[in-house]
Amino acid sequence: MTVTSSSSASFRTSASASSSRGAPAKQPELLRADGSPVRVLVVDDESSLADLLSLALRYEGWDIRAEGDGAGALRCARSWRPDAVLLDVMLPDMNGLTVLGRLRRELPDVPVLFLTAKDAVEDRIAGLTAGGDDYVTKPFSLEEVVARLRGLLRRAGAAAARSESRLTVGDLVLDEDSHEVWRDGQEIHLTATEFELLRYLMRNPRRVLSKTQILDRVWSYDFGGQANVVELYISYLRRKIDVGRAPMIHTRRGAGYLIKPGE
Amino acid sequence: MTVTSSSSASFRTSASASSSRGAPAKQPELLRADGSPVRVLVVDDESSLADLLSLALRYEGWDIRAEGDGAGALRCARSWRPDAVLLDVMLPDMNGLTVLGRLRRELPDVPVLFLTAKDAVEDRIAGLTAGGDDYVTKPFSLEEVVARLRGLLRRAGAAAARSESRLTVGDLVLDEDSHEVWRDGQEIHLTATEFELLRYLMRNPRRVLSKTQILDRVWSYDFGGQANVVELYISYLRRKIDVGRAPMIHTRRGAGYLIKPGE
DNA sequence: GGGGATTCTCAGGAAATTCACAGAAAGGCG
DNA sequence: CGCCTTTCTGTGAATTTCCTGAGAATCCCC
Repeated sequence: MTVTSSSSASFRTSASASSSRGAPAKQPELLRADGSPVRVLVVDDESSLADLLSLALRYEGWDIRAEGDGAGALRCARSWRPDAVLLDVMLPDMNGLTVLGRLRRELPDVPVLFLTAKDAVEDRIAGLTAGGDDYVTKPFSLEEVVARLRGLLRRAGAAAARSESRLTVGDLVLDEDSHEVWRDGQEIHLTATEFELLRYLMRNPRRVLSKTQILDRVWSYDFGGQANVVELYISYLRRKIDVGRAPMIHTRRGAGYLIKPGE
Repeated sequence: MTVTSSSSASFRTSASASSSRGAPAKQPELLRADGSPVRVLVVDDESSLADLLSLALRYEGWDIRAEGDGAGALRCARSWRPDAVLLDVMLPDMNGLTVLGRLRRELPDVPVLFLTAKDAVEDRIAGLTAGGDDYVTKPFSLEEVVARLRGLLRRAGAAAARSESRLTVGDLVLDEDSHEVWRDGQEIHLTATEFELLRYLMRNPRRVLSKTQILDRVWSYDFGGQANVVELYISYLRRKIDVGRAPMIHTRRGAGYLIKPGE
């Protein structure tokens, strides 16, 4: 089976993914219909950011290409046919919107995740994202970008993959689409940061994650603060999800934290 | 089974490793897909450290090359294509991050283990661990470096190698991902040092390890204390894992300690 | 522009961990 | 069997690591 060129690819999730990089164990991996890894095109002229993104996305088990300008992006889109595009709206050679327009002509059904500066005109972006695209404002956290991209790919892919937006650890359930969280059936309200932290933990159940890893992943790349915000937010999370019940968030002194089903 | 993304090698574990070097007996060895030993590039300008590391890693049965600067590292990466890189972030000729960036361009899927000074953690570089990479702060213990490197190689390698995060000796089980330890199914809490000591013992079952060896391996290289900390920690371990049951940790008077299944 | 929610710093205190010291116990040898 | 050596372990103190309350700064929504 081959992926037909211009029409949308369909993806499937595979728990027994044989794909290379250490995507979080046991989490189903997004694949193209032919079993090859999903292709994501990263377009950003800041090479350090592009590197960071490529690194993180590649680690998800995806096939990544990076381009630094609109012309290159279009060329790559034409020849390589990515399944999703990560597009910085500020490019040196042409307006992000122009790039988008041409991309659309080339890849009508491929979802786009925009990277935009915080103060950018949000209404215009909002209009752009009407068609199933999405956007993330700089500075972002890797967790956020990865999650959005996964969401886009999931929604663009086969319906069969749709049910996979939930993470479950014991009686703790997290829905990545609705951002809802339940413990033992009871809904729990989390702030944005708490949610991302919990998602990261839940995507790596039974694995010790160091405070640095957490900081790198959950906080935005330009965060310059104290490492003990992690402790603080772990503390917040515990109050909300571990109160009374058998605790699921555990401290490994000198190593980090991990989440696992209580008992 | 081949790894899909661009150029990464795939590893397999082999219990019947015929490799010559004195890798720990009976523990499956990480090998490349073609059966040759895993290649690790060590980049550090402090030659004493580089020597120490090279020695220890070679002892794991790996193929090691050392470079003292970024330029050499890049040259070696290009020609020798290592499976992992051990990179000091403080290099004489160029910033560690610059080296990283270029390395990444050369070897997009090869994991990197960073060596960083303790106090440099504060002004951490965002994304240092973003792509599945890891880091170790100086002064480190060899046990720690080896363990992390193994972890990286494991996660970067084939899925088949993924389940190998557990060490087993008799009814004693140690999980390197979750840092959990069980004896006869019952969970045992260990401190960080106890955990490393036990891991070292369990990676060398039925082999006598001298106190000096243990000190060199489990304690950081600048440890200046008394040698009897080893006795002390052996004592701690016994209290936790050998209490009541048939003892697994044995003293060889005048020689050292060894672990083996009870009875 | 006001008020509540959220993020984050700071710092005190609690708790766990590491380690030195020293006496007790055990092993080995003449 | 006695002595010397090596190992074991109790005690306690120094240190490290973690937790959490209080409050400042910021954001966001109405």
